Amino acid sequence: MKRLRTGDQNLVKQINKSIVFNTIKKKGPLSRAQVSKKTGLNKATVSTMVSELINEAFIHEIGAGKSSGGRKPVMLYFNHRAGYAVGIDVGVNYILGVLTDLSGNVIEKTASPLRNIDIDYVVGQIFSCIETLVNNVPNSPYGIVGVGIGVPGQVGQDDQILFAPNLKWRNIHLKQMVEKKFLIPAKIGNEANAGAYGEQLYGAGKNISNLVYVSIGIGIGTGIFINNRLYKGATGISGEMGHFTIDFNGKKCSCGNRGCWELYASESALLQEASQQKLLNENDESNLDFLFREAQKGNSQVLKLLNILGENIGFGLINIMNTFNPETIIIGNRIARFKNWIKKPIERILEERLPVYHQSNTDIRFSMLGDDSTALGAASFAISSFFLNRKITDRLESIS
Amino acid sequence: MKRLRTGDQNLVKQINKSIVFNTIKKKGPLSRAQVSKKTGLNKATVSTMVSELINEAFIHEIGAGKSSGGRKPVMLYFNHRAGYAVGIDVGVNYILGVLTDLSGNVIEKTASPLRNIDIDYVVGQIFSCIETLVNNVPNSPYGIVGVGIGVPGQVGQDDQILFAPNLKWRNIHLKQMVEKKFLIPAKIGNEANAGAYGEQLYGAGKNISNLVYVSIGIGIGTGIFINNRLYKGATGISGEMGHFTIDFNGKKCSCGNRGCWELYASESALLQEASQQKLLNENDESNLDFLFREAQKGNSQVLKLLNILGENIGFGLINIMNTFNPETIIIGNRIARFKNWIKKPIERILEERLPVYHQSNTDIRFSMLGDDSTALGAASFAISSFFLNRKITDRLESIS
DNA sequence: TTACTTTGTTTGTTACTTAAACTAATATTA
DNA sequence: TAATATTAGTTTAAGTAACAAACAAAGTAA
Repeated sequence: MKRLRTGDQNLVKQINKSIVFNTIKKKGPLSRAQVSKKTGLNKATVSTMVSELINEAFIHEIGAGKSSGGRKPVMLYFNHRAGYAVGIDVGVNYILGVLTDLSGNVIEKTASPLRNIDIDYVVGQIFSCIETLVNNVPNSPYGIVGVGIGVPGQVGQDDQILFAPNLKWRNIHLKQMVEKKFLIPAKIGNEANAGAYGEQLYGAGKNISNLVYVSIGIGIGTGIFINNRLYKGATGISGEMGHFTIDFNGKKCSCGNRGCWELYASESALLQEASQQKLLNENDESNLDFLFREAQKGNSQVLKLLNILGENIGFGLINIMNTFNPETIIIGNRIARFKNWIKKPIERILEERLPVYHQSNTDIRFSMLGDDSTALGAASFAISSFFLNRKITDRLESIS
Repeated sequence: MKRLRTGDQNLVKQINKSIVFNTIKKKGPLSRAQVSKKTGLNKATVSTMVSELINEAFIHEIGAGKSSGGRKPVMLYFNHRAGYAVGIDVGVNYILGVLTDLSGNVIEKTASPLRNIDIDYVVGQIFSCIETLVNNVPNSPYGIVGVGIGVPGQVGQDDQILFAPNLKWRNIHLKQMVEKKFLIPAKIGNEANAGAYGEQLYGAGKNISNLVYVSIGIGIGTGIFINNRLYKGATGISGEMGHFTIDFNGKKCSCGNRGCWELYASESALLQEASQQKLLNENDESNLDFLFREAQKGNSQVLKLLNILGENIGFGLINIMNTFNPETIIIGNRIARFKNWIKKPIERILEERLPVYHQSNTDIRFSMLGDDSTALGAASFAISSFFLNRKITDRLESIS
């Protein structure tokens, strides 16, 4: 049973230290006096916490600020080079790896194709990707604080990969493999959850408490932020909204259900339809690029397909809005490239079919981090976990 | 801007007092020593908190317990008669009111039909319902701690009724009306949210952190519990899962969308189909009772209808499971009476269409509180709010 | 009767925030 | 230029609450 956290002096200090740290991290540079005013904490308390944080290398004094009629303030700022993190996006036919500082700035990036989905081969590629990045890390107090990996599949609460349909993996303990090899803490997460995390921290969903990130690639995955927290469901496998039924008498899906949304609104759906209309060469890996170029040229047959795709995406978004009433929905992954052609039909469907759309204030946005959102999110899993272990987390809920 | 809660001694005390109180409330009767062991708090701390709680009349000493080889323990128990709450379920053609103690035990109950849905008339009926119940409250330290009201519509974050389609109400400030008239704190909530609250506290969802309550009546509403907290969405109108598209080319719904789940799986859907098959007398208010009796008699035409209804409910439940991966789904409101005939088809659809690993972990249950769940949940809104104001809430999240 | 247990209270210590007094360093004004 | 006001940050003393340890109270076991 989970040990209950009781209140004591230590907890108070943890809370206040976290408040000071995250205030400077998010709103810095700030002086001690400004932090005191912003947080409501006493100046003395702020001073104590700041000096500890400086000792721990998380905060830097970056010099004097402007006086406003008295002594000059000493400005404080988050030392985002106190450590670095590795984030890996494992796709079905590629691996994308990033090395970031603690603010999520990309320092180094590697991409390599995957020739097959054999577990040993892919793990080998992941290892060499991590190795490359780790070897390039600048000198810093904490070094590599962790590795985060986003995979296209269901990840259980113990970070075990339960099932990754497109990779044909089941029950893979990738976390342990990485930790054993590199002796660095590892985090494994679902690709869409990682993308949601990335967008919420650094991208189109910055500081939005309730959002749904819809990752449209070969299939459709979703990442759900509720009250500033990623919702993972009872056993860690929520957000399989690509498999919700939008036509209960529709086509059969490989998941066993019928009329799943992703059969109508994914990259696969687009390519399949294009193929049936003899628009594509079989077995060409760059089919999506081809459609993109054709769309840019104004190929009316392709534009028609994209229009239908947009409408089909819209049907699912209505369901998401009715279910979650989120502040923002972010559309990400490869399909986001087609923004210019799918945005209008999506909005048209919402206006036609969701009368409260205008009142609901829900914002439909497209990914800001593009192809990096999963890798960045994965890296930030590792960063968050590092701060959580150092007890200066942002997750201490405000208690009213 | 929301004022940030910083850590101080007072917060520590609040946390620990809440822990002591809620431990006794949920697991009592317990001695001071047992509470100390269960919570990890020092014996001295527990003693201090208990004596304050006794002074405030929330805890009682109920006598000596059994010795286990030493001094006899003094057993402590929640004084659930320290105050009372009123809960009201406003239906489309009825009002149900309950008077409960602080543990949700029903002390008094009133039900009356609604002859029309005119706002003034209904508010008048609500007032006289409250008055009846308030006049019957036993003597107690705190008296009536609050009134909770569940309504079939969307309720905003300030407790304003935004839209109740079946009552044809818009922007009603019922909370203020009640508070002005009775000088008692009032809480307004969506009917399905209240039902979810009731079942999670006292019924089929007791102590389950992640659950979805599906209220199937004239329409379908849902209440979502995530991490022991009711999820209300960004503007308070989440959980409109009745308007989830399960057939995007299907029948038009009054909401503007097409193929909404509630067009196939609600009481209305059942009655409409029965009516088309000439099974019912027009304009008979007790049509649902009639179908229930016919089902009991084994009328095969009715059983066929219920079979289809169950399947249609199943389609929507698949969506809920894919979206939320909850521990439990609870089916409530009037349709729950037909449990014996719809349970099998629901389960059959889930088995057919949902991969095994999902299904094995989510429990499909039926309401345990029956017709009272909304009224009881509404009452507990008021009770929770009372405890929140007294700072002995259960909502202080465990911080890892 | 004696030894041992268990319950619950009292006492002194510790760790934390805070207000207030203080030092430091600047701008304003006469 | 010197006096005054203002702002930044530190030090000091006071207060609060949890805790460990010692204690008192009330039982069982032998």
